[in-house]
Amino acid sequence: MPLRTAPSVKRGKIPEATVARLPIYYRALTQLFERGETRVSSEELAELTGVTSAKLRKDLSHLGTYGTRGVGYEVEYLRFQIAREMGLNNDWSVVIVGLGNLGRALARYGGFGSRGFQIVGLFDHDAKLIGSKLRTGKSEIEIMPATDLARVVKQLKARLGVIAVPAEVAQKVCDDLVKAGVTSILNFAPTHLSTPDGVDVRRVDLASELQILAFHEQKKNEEKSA
Amino acid sequence: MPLRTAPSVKRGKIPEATVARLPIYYRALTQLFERGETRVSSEELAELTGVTSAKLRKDLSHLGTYGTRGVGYEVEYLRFQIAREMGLNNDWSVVIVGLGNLGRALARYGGFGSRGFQIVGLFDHDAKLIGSKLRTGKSEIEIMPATDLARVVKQLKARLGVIAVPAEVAQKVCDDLVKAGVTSILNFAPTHLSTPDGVDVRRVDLASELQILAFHEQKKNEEKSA
DNA sequence: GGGGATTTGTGCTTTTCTTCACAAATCTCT
DNA sequence: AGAGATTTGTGAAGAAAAGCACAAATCCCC
Repeated sequence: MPLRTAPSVKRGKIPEATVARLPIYYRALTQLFERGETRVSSEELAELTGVTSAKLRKDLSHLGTYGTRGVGYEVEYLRFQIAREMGLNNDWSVVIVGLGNLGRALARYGGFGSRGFQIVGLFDHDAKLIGSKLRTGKSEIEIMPATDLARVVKQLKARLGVIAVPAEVAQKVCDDLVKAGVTSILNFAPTHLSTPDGVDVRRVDLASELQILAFHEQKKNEEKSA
Repeated sequence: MPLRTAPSVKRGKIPEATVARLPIYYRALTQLFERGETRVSSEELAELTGVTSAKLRKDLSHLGTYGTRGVGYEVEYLRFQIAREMGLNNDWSVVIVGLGNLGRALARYGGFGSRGFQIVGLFDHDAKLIGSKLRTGKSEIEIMPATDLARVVKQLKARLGVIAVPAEVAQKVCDDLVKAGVTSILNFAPTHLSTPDGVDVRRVDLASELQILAFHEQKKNEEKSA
């Protein structure tokens, strides 16, 4: 019976590129766990997530030394450590503003949070939508008027907001969210949001993604005809 | 009357980081253009898009020298050059596979293509959806059975595919798309897709984005209590 | 218990991206 | 036409990320 040496938890700053990959590793580990796997090597996990094994190992080394040389990583243990590092053991309250096509899809997208994230508020300013209910994961939530946003968000103490409104009103909504105490924003509106220090914004831009693909696609064609 | 010296078109490889920002500049320029602005400085455009002016200038310098020292950039001209560089003057046919909540939202999201992108095919394997029509931008398209995917995509010569199916079947759909001739894929399924060389995949992962925000949110709290 | 096979963790190198800071080009005003 | 004010374009420096390659740790089998 080998004595497991206490794994050292690194306390340095984790590189942003690594942070962006942790959710991917987490998901793959979850899958392995559900499949009953108990161990995985960096090579296998890398294959599964589409990175190189060296990069994977370096990423994980920023969290601590959770592997065993000559053996690999324990799936459940590593998964837990990543979850802890990412704050997935906490419960996060999320509000969504804007319930057009995209907003509704997001609200209903059960796997949104996998776990840890709970949608606690839905806002729109369209009178036709206000009052209607949406099933989000377990519970049903009523769409509230955008004018109640400040009050309700403050009361619910939500810190995460999702913006799914047209670009023209996104900055206004953003300002309202920030004023109400939201400090992390996921922005689906195709526009840049300016926020005070301490507020993070991540943008998901569907049209941009397609345009980037088109750019590379064009390059492929040029090569071919060259 | 100043003689405009013929602007040099650079023909080096454009850094990936720059490519990812071009759509953002493009959108801001479009906005300026519609607002009637004819000129913009790197400082203004940077402010509008949330980058630094030096980065913006260096990005643009990879395309060619389209600005005028002491003056700035001509909005319409620069916008056109970016569009050309990104292949937005071409017409791109796009197919969407999977018309659940998210897929439908994407199909209906008019601004998906701004311009240049046209959705030409919708596929699902759910019998309840097949045959129903969706309004996508200008036209209405009928949802076709996934079994027709290969045949139809080949016929339409679509090179861009959007995957909005559950993770479990995403790889299968991806393989089908590739077999049918698609060489660029936008993947909304929370899983890694492996593809042969020459096929680009970009992943948009809603849950990951939230998790990344949560990570930083947690760090903010740790700081506060430290 | 020792030799050979694995597989991690990491120092070092290379590449990519960002930031700085300033010369070169242009405009305006007199 | 020249002086002063802008603003671009870009070398050079700095920072971040990726890739390499191997020593260190562990396991397995005889």
